[in-house]
Amino acid sequence: MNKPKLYLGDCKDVLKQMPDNSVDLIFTSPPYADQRKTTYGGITPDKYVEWFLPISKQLLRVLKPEGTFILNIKEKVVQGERSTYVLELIIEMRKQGWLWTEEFIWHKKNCYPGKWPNRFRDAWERLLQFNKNRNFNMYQEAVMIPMGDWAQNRLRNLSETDKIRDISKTISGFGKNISHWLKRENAYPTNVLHLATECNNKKHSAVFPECLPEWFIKLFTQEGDVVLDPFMGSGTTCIVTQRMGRKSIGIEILPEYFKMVQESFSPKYSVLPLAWDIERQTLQVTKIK
Amino acid sequence: MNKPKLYLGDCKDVLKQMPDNSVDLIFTSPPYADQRKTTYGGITPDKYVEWFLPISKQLLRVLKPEGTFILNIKEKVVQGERSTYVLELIIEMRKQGWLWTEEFIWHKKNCYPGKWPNRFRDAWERLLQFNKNRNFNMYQEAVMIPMGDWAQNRLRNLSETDKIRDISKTISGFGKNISHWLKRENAYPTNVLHLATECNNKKHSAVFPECLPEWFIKLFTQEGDVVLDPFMGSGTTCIVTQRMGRKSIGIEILPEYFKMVQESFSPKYSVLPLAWDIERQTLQVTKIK
DNA sequence: GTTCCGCATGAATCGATAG
DNA sequence: ACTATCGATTCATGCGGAA
Repeated sequence: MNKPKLYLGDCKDVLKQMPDNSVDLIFTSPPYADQRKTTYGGITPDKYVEWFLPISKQLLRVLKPEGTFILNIKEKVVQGERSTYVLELIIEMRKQGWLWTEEFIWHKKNCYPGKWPNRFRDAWERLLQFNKNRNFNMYQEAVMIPMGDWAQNRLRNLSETDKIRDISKTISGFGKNISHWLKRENAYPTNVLHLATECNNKKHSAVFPECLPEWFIKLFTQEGDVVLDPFMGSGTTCIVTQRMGRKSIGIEILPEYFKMVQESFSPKYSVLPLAWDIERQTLQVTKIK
Repeated sequence: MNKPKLYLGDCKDVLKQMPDNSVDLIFTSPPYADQRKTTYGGITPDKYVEWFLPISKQLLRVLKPEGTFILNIKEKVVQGERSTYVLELIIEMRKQGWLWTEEFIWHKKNCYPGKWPNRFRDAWERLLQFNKNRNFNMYQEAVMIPMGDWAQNRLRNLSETDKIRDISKTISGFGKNISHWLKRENAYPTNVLHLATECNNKKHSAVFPECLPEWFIKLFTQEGDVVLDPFMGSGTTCIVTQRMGRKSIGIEILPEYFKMVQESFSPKYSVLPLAWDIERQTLQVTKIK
């Protein structure tokens, strides 16, 4: 089994050590802009683009021509307004040479609760797709889920869902015929992903669920390809990458996080054998059949 | 019953005839770039911002200080890339004085079918919320939805008689858990809207379903308030507005669309002749002076 | 083994309070 | 005045213990 390459340091510096055109997929969720100036590593919204551009320049260099860069990000509210630094970042990255190919939406089914007089809960994040070339590797069939478990579960619940339709209509005015779109739901994915913030493992709280990098790794890489996460954090991307038989490179600036990820990959902790996952996948395939 | 005010002409010009601070909600879906080429001089993506800014300037003027502007838009793919004109528009509108308060996502559950080698189906559109003021009118209770937990897991087990029985249990001191969820039947929605592209519309295939303007009209206006659609098109916003007891103003540049909307209102509302509108515009110009 | 219930827990946001 | 900190608000989800 491959071992992940883990680097401790500022990714802006570490990336410079990496060769050109060597990475198939970059999947990362950088620290979002923060208002608190005293926080370690906190980047204020007005400095965000300036801070990120040198990094994205290196990412552009190390990415293979057919590779893809997926950037998970969401601007926060500052004084009642959404910050525009993400919009500015997209525009500036294009000037750097990136192609802004697509914007996926991650619909967070269980977003953070709260109530405010002028705002609803924020239930989505951006997954910005950047490429070097118009022709990039994309393995669509890997994520085209056939009508199996998932769809059957939805249909099984249909009658129950239908029962509440009338009540929903009365209360909210949202009462359209739910069965209509449930029946028409097909298995081809769109650019909207519906995931709860936690999917499988509730070991330690990650920024995003494992399903999220898993989906993009399936879509944009094959076995043996190289996946880079320059903001490794708790290592979700690396762990998923390794489990999926891809080669993982992770960079993390905070020693606490770095050591944690390192230990999770050390022999005594790697209780999660690859065979288990393969067996599980096989079982799932059998189920669908 | 109120009559909708329908204007035939370029909204950039027509809007100039309207008084300041007179509209509670602007809800519109302007022609996207590269569409309706013969209209508005054929807007290409690189000219889009330049074209829209004079219009948004007028919209800023006619909107009440506590009003809201909802802009339904989505950038098209041009040569394999998402165009950036929407991003640039947001940034430029802020310079005009607009506050970019929020970005809602319209998740199109039954989006246009198709398959491409390097792209999935586009299943979402932006609903950009702009305001003049940090304090704007918002009637959140009008759009509350049944709580997921309550609707999907609890209610199905209870018939109406069961509910009553359990309530009496509560009163007598037993079923504490029941009273718990009865109090929490409704939840506030998020900034992700799940609507099919067709809801109730029978005849004309509109750009958006009636549910879409309906939701925002409920959220940002009360009965008797004024709703403006400067790009009326087939008139979905106007029709919904009138039905909901709000006052509708619609502007359309294409005579075919204008007449179509006019006719849809004709037996019930006896649409005013164009001459009346022109005369009224003149009067309003005098007023502004 | 199921199913059900209670409970902790979030890439949140606002408004009030304190320095 | 301006900025950092804190409490209140809120709800989908997963986990653990109980029936």
